[in-house]
Amino acid sequence: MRATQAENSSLRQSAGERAILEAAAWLFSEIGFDGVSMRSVAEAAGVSKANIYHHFESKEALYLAILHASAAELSALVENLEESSGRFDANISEFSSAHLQHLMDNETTSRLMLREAFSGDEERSRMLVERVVGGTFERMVSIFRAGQEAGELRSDLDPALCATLLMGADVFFFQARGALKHIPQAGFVRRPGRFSEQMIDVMLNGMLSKKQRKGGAQ
Amino acid sequence: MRATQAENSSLRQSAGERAILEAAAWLFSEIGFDGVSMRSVAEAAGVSKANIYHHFESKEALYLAILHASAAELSALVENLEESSGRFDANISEFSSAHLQHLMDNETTSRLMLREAFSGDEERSRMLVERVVGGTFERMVSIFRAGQEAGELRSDLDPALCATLLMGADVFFFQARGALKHIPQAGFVRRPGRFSEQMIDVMLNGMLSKKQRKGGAQ
DNA sequence: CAAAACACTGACCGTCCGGTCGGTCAGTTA
DNA sequence: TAACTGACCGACCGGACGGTCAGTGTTTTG
Repeated sequence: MRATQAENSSLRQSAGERAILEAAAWLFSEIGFDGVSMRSVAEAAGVSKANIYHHFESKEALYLAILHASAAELSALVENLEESSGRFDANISEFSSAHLQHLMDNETTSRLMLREAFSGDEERSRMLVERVVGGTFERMVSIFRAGQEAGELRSDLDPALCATLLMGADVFFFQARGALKHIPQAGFVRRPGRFSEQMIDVMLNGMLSKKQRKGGAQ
Repeated sequence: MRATQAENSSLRQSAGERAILEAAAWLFSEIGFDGVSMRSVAEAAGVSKANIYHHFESKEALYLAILHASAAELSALVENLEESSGRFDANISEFSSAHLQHLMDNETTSRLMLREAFSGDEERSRMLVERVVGGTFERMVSIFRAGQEAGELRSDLDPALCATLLMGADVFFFQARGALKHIPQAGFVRRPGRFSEQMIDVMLNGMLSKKQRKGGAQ
């Protein structure tokens, strides 16, 4: 009588459950955990409130189910970004632009994860980092470290710091673009590709060791 | 009988009102608008709930009062950062490290403003940007533009994009440091000064025109 | 020194919240 | 056909929410 299994994401789920998950994911990412009521989820999903409790034990459980699904989705998408065989700077460049593209293409998921990582409590952010972001970050760092050993990356820089700068720039652009578009001079917000291009140019130009620099114009 | 004036921040305010503002600022920055109840504010401030409504028309008005106070505080602090007369790169460097320092020193205010700017609705983020961040950002951009005209900044870069990168790196570090400290390799989170230093090094190294570069080690 | 103005409170209101309960109904299984 | 199961619903619960109000002291002021 009570919902027991749940979160068996791959197992068949009823149309109602799918509708609930979809509606809730959107609402949570848009308004946040506190701001979303189970009534609003039910209404948006076109089901009764009681039906949600048939599928999920609590509001918390529903949120967690969505979080786990999002995390799995995210890390699956990131899986494809490594194992590039090109030059160091080309790898970095490719990763970074794909990373931003991914953020933009999966707005709901990304927003949810960022909300959780930045404003959640200690335990949740730790779990999130260890389960999802951590792997990506470590791969990124090892790419940087390899580049450093090959003499392409400046030896005086912290590889983890470099990775943070690169991924952070994407993340900041993603979450700040709504606010930035109210600033007249910041016309670049409407062209993420152009931002990504110039950002990577600046970063690589600043990070690569002297002999490796292609050096932007001028 | 009804609260009317309010938000006359400089005029004398009762001990109760001050306690309310202080408690509410902390709670809002920590838990967010939805998560904070007027009862919790009253309890934290050591006053009755009704007393809050004596000083502020509504929860919304209380939030706005804190937001305005924070905004004023922020822009006052930023006011001192401009008008430097040194070299272009020294100005940028000084501004950026002071900016991060300011974020860290005013955690409550900063968190509140970021929350508002990033996850608030259209209208609020616009108001915030126009009233507070906009000015700082424009000053930053004009510094960059001047540097560009003087031939110190690469001419192929968008000045506003450069400003975004620099300020964004600080902001990202500020809000991500809680999550980053769960990543073993990211030991730099515990030394903001070191982060700031290397970040500015990379940025300037990537942004300055060739002849201007001092070039980090190696 | 009275009166107006202000700071403040406890009790209360209607509403919405997360969650529960008894029950219906369509679809399997035996 | 009878027993059972899972999807689903309307009505309801206690409690917390934002907000109100009549009233009590305290301070300022004409």
